[in-house]
Amino acid sequence: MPTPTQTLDEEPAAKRRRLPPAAREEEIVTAAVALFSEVGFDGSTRDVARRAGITQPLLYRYFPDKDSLIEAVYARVYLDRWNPEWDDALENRALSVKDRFQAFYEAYTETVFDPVWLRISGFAALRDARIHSWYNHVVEEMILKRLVRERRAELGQGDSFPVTRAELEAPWVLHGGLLQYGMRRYILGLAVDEDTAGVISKALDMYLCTTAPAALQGG
Amino acid sequence: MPTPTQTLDEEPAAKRRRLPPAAREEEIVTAAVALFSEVGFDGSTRDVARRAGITQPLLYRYFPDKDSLIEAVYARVYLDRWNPEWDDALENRALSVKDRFQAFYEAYTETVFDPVWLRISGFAALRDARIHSWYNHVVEEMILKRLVRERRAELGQGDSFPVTRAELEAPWVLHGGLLQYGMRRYILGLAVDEDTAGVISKALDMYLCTTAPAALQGG
DNA sequence: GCTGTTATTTATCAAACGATAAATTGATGG
DNA sequence: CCATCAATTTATCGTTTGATAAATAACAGC
Repeated sequence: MPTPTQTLDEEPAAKRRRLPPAAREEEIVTAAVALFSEVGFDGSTRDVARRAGITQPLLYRYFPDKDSLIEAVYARVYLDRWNPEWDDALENRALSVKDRFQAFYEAYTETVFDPVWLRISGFAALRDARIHSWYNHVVEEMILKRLVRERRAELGQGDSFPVTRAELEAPWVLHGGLLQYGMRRYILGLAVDEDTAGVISKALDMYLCTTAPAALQGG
Repeated sequence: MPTPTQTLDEEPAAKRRRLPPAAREEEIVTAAVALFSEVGFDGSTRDVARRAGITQPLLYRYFPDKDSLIEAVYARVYLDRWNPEWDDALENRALSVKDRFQAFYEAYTETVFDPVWLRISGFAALRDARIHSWYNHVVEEMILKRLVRERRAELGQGDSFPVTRAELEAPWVLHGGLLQYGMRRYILGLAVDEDTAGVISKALDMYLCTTAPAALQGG
């Protein structure tokens, strides 16, 4: 059918609605997260505003410049993703290391295997090494060092002396490999084994196997 | 000291030099690779031209638009990085799977652990899933399926029946983990175990250990 | 219902962007 | 030395960008 009234794809100027500053700010950040996760941090402030249903200059009442908005996006994406319940579960020695970290990684990947999080993290790592370095530090302290220590304890090797860089590389390979599994699946949309729990289990087994005392390593 | 002659940080209009089109095109792509690896594919054509030592409109004599330039950057970065000698070495059954893939990954990482390659690949994956999917397919066919098959052969399990998706996940975790080791080291500049060969060795051991027949898996 | 506060919009700027047209200059062959 | 061709530059266009100033309108308290 022929276009009747020349809509011009502009919304009908949606009645102006007044919000408390805190709520408006949240809406803006939400819009920015969505846009930047799609096109990267070069997405325009006008597109952010359009998604938030406001005009572009209003954005500058809440953030002095674009960089502050990006900083707010970092905060939204990176902070408060850690569930405090995980801390106890990871160190509950009533369960095996395998069972504990299996449960943890199933929960953790459910949080982190999200196209928005994965893409924003990717863009952030390339744009601003500082923020991603900080995140990697958190991963090391909260997950990987614990894995090494708990495994030591399980093998009766004592868990008090400090974890070395070399000891962290195996856990890092697994953690990084799992993250890339998420990217292959949720960013690239590739055909992968869809059994996430199974992939986690295999990854953990690989680590536990080579740390086992007298394993026939290297076959 | 006071600035004497107001340099204005513009180069002194560097005498115009005429190049055969093929050579000029190469210089432009080289400049584009360098710029885009730093700031992403939103880097401006003016900055590309500046790095290539030419004016911006000249760029449009060699590439009809910016997208074609980006396509040329993809080609430069992704193609011709595979060394044909690797093919034979990977399937030389006179050596153990461990030795073969250890040697291969040491050579492969030397090619791929390059800030320019790592960053361009990162930007490309986020910008254009299509190109990165293609690259992942190459990795699967040229490296990971071979690893699975050669390991099967080494264990006397036969190597002719097709490799399943599930079988590929463990190699993928290791491969992805190694790539992320490169990113932590060369993009983020983090403190890592600098013994690349050692990290590769550990990663391979983890795979070989869990594929070993009666290993005491899971400790 | 009036008034004051402020959240929001309209109008606008200067700079940077991708891209095009026309003028210029270096090289080559006669 | 001159003419031709094409590689390169100058000049420029229309759009989009981040950001600012001034005008408008929604809501709260009286």
